[in-house]
Amino acid sequence: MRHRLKDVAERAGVSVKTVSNVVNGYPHVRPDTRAKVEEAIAALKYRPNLSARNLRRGRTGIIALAVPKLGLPYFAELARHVVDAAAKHEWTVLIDQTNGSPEQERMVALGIRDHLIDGVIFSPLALTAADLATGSQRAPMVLLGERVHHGPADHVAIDNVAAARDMTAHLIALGRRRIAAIGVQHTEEGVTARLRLAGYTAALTAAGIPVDERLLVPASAWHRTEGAAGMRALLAAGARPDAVFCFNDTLALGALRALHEAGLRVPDDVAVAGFDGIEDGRFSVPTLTTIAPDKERLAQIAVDLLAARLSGPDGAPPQERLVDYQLRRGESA
Amino acid sequence: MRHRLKDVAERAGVSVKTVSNVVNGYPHVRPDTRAKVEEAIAALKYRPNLSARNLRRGRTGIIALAVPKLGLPYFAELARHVVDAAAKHEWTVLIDQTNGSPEQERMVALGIRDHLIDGVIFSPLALTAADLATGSQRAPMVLLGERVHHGPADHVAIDNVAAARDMTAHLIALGRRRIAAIGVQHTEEGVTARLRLAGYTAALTAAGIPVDERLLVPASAWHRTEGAAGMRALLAAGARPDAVFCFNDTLALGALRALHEAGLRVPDDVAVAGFDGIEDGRFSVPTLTTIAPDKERLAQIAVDLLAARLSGPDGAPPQERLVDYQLRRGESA
DNA sequence: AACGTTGGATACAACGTTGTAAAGAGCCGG
DNA sequence: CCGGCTCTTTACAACGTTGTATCCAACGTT
Repeated sequence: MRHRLKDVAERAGVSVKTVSNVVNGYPHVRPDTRAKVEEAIAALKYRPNLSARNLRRGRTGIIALAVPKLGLPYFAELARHVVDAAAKHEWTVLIDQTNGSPEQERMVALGIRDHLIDGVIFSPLALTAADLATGSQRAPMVLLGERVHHGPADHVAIDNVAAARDMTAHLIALGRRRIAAIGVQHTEEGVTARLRLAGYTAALTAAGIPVDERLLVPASAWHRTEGAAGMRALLAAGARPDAVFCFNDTLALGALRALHEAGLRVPDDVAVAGFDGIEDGRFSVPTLTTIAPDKERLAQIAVDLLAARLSGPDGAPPQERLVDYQLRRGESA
Repeated sequence: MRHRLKDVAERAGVSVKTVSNVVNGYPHVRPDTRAKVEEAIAALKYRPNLSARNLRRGRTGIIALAVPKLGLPYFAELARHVVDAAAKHEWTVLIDQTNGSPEQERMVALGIRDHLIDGVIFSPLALTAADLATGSQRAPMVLLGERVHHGPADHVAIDNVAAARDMTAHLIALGRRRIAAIGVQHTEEGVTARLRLAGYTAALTAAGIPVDERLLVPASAWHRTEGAAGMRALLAAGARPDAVFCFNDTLALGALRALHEAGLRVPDDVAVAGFDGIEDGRFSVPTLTTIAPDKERLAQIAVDLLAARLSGPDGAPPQERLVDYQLRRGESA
């Protein structure tokens, strides 16, 4: 049987509240009383009932992290950092997989698991600003990734346009001219893709290289399979790229695979660049050249913003923060 | 402001309990009453306070999944399956990273976050049977992975010895004779490593091949770096293996990397085999030959066992379940 | 017409905790 | 030795929900 404050109180011969005071570190407790209570707590192996505490306090100490898929290395790494950052605030992180489905994302935005979580850190794929606006009385939310225009929530991201521009410029500096892009999305939801495409285009234009439509390869889910398929399509169409900028590392790993199958050497025949800086890219053959955001700092800032919302006043205007990134050179470009 | 049952009740002109009945799908509610209540719920955007509900019901609807590291693809994939399986029971999964540290694992075993979770699915790395025995009044627990001898908890795993034997036999069938093993652990905690080594040894012995100590490479954390380092060590020592059985896929990916750097061809010069069946292995160059456990079923069974513990009587004897695996052939062996 | 039975709704108490207000104990200064 | 302090402890009432017991009305049966 589980013990309650009451059981501890009876054993120690004090009131329930005194035990509660000891548990919560209230200073004005006589040393001998405290000792008695602590002895009783230890003897009964008392652990507070968090449901009751949460109800009483109105806070749960749980924050949610909503990501599309944990199996994607980028999000797995991000999750790890968020958990670590949250631990500093003594928060527990509940991880939600949305699978990138608009329906599930909307549920997160509207505050699924209401009252169970104090706040949400949300990395949306398909969510639009309209979706966000509807959830009026939800828990505080911090968005990761691209800015959802005029969204009512705090927001942390890297400068996608600048990063994509940097990477494309790097490929140009290597002497490449027929630079393909894999991961293009023309849907309204593909904000990330649009930003990275914008950076890509900007770099080409700045170098006086025309954008060749045939070098733009769409991909919806940014999985390895799509990276491989996109690469094969490029080769089959005779587009003859001398470099490929993949909009994330997973696509790039797939592209590497397809190039290998086609008997092309990387980077000699085709240079490959990725985006996200996932661990896998350090061990692929060849290792990936990629944009590595400072994920640890990203997580840290997101958690801190949430903390500020939780302790601060209600009406504070949404904040926007940029996090540094690094162009990490591997062997692939 | 957030609304409570009371607010809904007042608006609908019924008692609090009636609203509660509607919310919980209690059948004996007149249709018109139900309609009134539902209108009020919608109008006020009422959401039940889960802390209060949990307190009252004595259950939280949250189960924990404790894994060493989410960044490791095997555990990320596992987590995804557990979340899906838990959703069928309308459970929320809280994921705990232990980082494989004995201290953190012990906390999980003892029931950290007591009263917040209804049960734990636990994939321990370093935990011993003694650690498990101490947590007497903790929430029900299901262990994933190797059997902790005489542990008092349910347990789901694949037959590691058989799987390792199969894989080694496969390498032998390919004509390999100098088969190295990367991932050997001699510590008390390395149960998994011991089982896989046992399978490896058994297959060699069955084929009349002596076990060569110099082909056994230790690795403690089974990361890519260790796989690469282990492979390099083998080559540097002049051990001249014609195949490597890595005790997990991550090690294998590292080994592939090291072989590539050494200018050796896979599988022509050295065949490489892994263990775990992670997604990455399908896209590496070359693709990995690996032991792929049925993770979905593993997760399903673990969740079901937990469900049985939660609804069943207290003293049921610990169950043990084996899950199928598949030797998935890639290009590497 | 009296009866038990069922459907539908309600009041009340309880889950275990903590904030509030207040009471008792001890002390100091006047 | 009284009044006003501080320190320590306490009783009580919440937090929002749901289980139990109960009540009333409508119904069918005898």
